[in-house]
Amino acid sequence: MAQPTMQQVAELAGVSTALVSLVMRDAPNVSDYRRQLVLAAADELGYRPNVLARNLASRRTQTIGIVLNDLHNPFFAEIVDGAQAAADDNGYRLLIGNGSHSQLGEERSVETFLQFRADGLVIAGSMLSDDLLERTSRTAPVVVVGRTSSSEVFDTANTDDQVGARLVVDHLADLGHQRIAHIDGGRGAGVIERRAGYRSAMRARGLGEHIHVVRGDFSEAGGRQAAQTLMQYVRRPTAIFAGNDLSAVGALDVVEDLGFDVPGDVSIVGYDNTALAAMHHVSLTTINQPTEELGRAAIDLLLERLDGNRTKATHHVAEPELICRSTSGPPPVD
Amino acid sequence: MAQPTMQQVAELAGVSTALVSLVMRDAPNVSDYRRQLVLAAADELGYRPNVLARNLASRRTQTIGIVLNDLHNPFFAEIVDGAQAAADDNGYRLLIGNGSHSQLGEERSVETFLQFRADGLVIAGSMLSDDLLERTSRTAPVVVVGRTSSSEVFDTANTDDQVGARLVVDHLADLGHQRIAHIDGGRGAGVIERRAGYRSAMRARGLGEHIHVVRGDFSEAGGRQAAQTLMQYVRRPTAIFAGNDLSAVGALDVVEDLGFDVPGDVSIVGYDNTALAAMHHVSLTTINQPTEELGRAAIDLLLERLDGNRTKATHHVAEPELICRSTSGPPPVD
DNA sequence: AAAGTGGATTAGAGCGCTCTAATAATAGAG
DNA sequence: CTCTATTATTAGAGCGCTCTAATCCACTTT
Repeated sequence: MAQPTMQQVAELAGVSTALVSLVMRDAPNVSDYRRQLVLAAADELGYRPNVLARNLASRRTQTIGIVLNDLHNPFFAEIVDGAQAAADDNGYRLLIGNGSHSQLGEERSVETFLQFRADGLVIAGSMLSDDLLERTSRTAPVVVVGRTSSSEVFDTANTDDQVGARLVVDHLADLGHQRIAHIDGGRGAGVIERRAGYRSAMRARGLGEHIHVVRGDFSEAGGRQAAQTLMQYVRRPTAIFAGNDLSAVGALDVVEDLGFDVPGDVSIVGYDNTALAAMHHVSLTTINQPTEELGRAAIDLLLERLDGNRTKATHHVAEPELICRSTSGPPPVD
Repeated sequence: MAQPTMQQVAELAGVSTALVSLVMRDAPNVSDYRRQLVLAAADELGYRPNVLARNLASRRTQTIGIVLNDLHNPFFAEIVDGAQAAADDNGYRLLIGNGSHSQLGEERSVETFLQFRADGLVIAGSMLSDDLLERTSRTAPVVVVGRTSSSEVFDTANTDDQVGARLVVDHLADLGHQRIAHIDGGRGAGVIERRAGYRSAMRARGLGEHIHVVRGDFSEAGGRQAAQTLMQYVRRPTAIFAGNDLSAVGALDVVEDLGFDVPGDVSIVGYDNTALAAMHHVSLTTINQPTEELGRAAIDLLLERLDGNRTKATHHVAEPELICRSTSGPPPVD
């Protein structure tokens, strides 16, 4: 299992290790003749550059780590699609860290990437504190996706969650709903903004007295539980604004299970417009976030830092958009 | 952005770098007094061991790479749950590679992990050839999840797909179906076995003449397209066995879209029993694979190799199980 | 023919850590 | 007290690579 080294390749090719190094890095000013010699020798030995050694010496890994809060949430898979494409385009490799839907899991992933000396970090849907993120970005540039921050240290790429939440409330209020409840995302990313947006929009529509927030955690199970709570009230809501699609789907299940019609009795709106929401069977009204764009933007921001073109924090903000499907409608007349 | 080194910690603590090294690795035979000194110094400097250097020297990274064929498929997220737990238990860190649902993407991820000198590789849902996998395992131990193989070189952890396919066919045949079509998974993992299982089970039930396989690719879009084809036949199938849940969901959408009742007109069965299938709204009849167990088993197999306890290939095989939900029923009487 | 030019090649010093072997400190036995 | 056994500490040689500075080698130019 001992792998061939540059030394061996050099010997076989009859050149110096320095030359092998140059060839492996596609450097210019290497004669075609020697280049072929080296490549042939490398191939024959099955040589593979050792990134550990390479980057110990060069202090670059050409690798970006992306930490995903929750692998089960398709939202993050979509972010990765964009990030992967952008990374590929720029000759960077992407490695994914599993946040395990917990703060601890995210911390561990971040730590792993830092120890591996990833050139930069993208942290998607992070539950980590701004403080920790700022400390982290002293070690390597950090871009946070899906969360608003006014940090002057790290960059962000996300949509305006306050606006998104307002779109939801306006949509439901326009339909005639008054008792619009909100299932939030606990300690998740964007929770504070979405909640604030919900609150202020409710007040703006004169529905301040109907503000009602139940705790969720951005998971299906969390949505399920929250809906359970909501639906047993005497004056139960006629509409539920779930913090994300995953919890909306959970809520949907429970509500229908309890014998209510959606949207006849209860309207349900999600957030993220994941593939889940788009499924015909689910057909969830939701808020679209341009995930691919966000993923791409995150990498672009990172590259600007890595190329030394920028040191000031930048916040890329995209527009949320209401996607109206079949889970929202006018409230029941009773 | 220059990070503190062991050297600096050693100087601050007034000891040798060797001692710092010992402390960082929790080695025994270090006096409590010095240990505290070192830890304090490390903390003060914000020192973080450089894995690259550490593992250049020790030839170990304590890291396992797991390559996922498709991040959008919840099946893989569930595999990771098991693998992550097992890795945590054993002091290994897990890094995820994105296969981008393509052979090339998988190859790139594997290459990245090899260059990073991951101690071992788990490859889930791989589209790579046995040959490539065997060559890879000459460099680092490989465990393939979700695919049958009789390789004498690398290990596997999966369920018996032939049996799983037979469960589906038997279930549908028992309900009275004859025209049972199969949407396969293209070049995906387990495709050959599921297809073979489908074929032989059909024949065993005297339904050989009704064998009909349409190509899919284990994605929602693929399932959608395949169903489109199937449903326009004059003698269209009364039951569809989709290669996995994702494609089943796609098929479901199309079939209902075309105005058919599921399962009244057409029964649909998936494979994997992902969270998707379990959703109340979808409630897909499917085949359960014990994903967490598979993820755990993969890591366990890897650790056996890494600890040098085994050199012979082992194939962990779990039992598939039919999960009967609402998308399967007797065929229409006409 | 001497000097200059620029591309091709190489020697060799690190990068930050681990690990072996040697040394120093301490404790217990005689 | 000396001698041995045991524990604690350290020096220093690598690990496999990159990168700077130096060398070498055609060619031109003067």
